[in-house]
Amino acid sequence: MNIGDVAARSGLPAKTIRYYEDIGLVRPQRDPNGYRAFREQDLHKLAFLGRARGLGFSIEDCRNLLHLYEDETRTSAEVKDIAQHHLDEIDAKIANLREMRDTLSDLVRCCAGDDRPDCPILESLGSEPETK
Amino acid sequence: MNIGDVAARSGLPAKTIRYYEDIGLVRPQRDPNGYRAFREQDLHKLAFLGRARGLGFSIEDCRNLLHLYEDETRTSAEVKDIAQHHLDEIDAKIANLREMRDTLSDLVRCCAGDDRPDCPILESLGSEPETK
DNA sequence: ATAAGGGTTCCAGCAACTGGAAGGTCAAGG
DNA sequence: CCTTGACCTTCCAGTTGCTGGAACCCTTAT
Repeated sequence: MNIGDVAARSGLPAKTIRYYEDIGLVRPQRDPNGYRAFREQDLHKLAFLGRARGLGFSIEDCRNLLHLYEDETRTSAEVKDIAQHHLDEIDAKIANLREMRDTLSDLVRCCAGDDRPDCPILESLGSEPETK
Repeated sequence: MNIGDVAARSGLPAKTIRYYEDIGLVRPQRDPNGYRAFREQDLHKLAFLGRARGLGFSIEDCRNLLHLYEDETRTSAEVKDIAQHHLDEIDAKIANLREMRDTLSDLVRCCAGDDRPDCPILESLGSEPETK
């Protein structure tokens, strides 16, 4: 399989696949002409990576998850640990974004959005946050 | 005011303030010795930027908001437009993260987290998503 | 004289790609 | 046989918003 096929079948851009090779996540063989030659196994790895990235895992997490995936002697505790940490981070991010959104949607709601210059959004950004 | 004072009073790291000068968000004057000399006005701008960044606005949005803030002929519609776009993006991010979290928390919940190798998390990452 | 605690510049690096340039390879069509 | 087009290759630069560090200057106190 050439990179284009793998890209189509894994859903990852060819650029990304090359990048993953660069950083050592996959090691496709090479044809005599220099083209990357992917086996089913490589495709499977890339699909794994695509799904892990889709769940928001960092590249380093992905690397570790992949190692565990291929390590028969792993424990599910190791995997769960990584996932739990990531879950905590996601929750933190959501909480953070929600706070932004709440503040911001209040401001947007209060803004007339007409052609006058008065704007509660700018007023709020321009002054100390009194309520906290 | 030197940069340290402004950092303390604005809550922004000195590095960040220098960076903001680099990209043209503030233009402090200079003392004869080469030190940046901030006026109250500059501090005010930086505080504005800090709050806008705190709401998650991109630097470019911040730049535009700052221009509008200082432009007497602005319309609140222009401001609201920027804020509304940003709000939409935040909502999209939250939705995205929530989906990740839902999937991930299911997986974490199903994982024993013991010293056996069987792990639904890895199994899920290793196989086609059947539902959906 | 020197030491501490400011300040300055510039360069590199983070994450995870993405775009683009310059060029090699291959199969099909005229 | 040559060309065209669609592949593939490498390498370099840019993205976002800083952050760390090196090497150096300025000021004040001891």
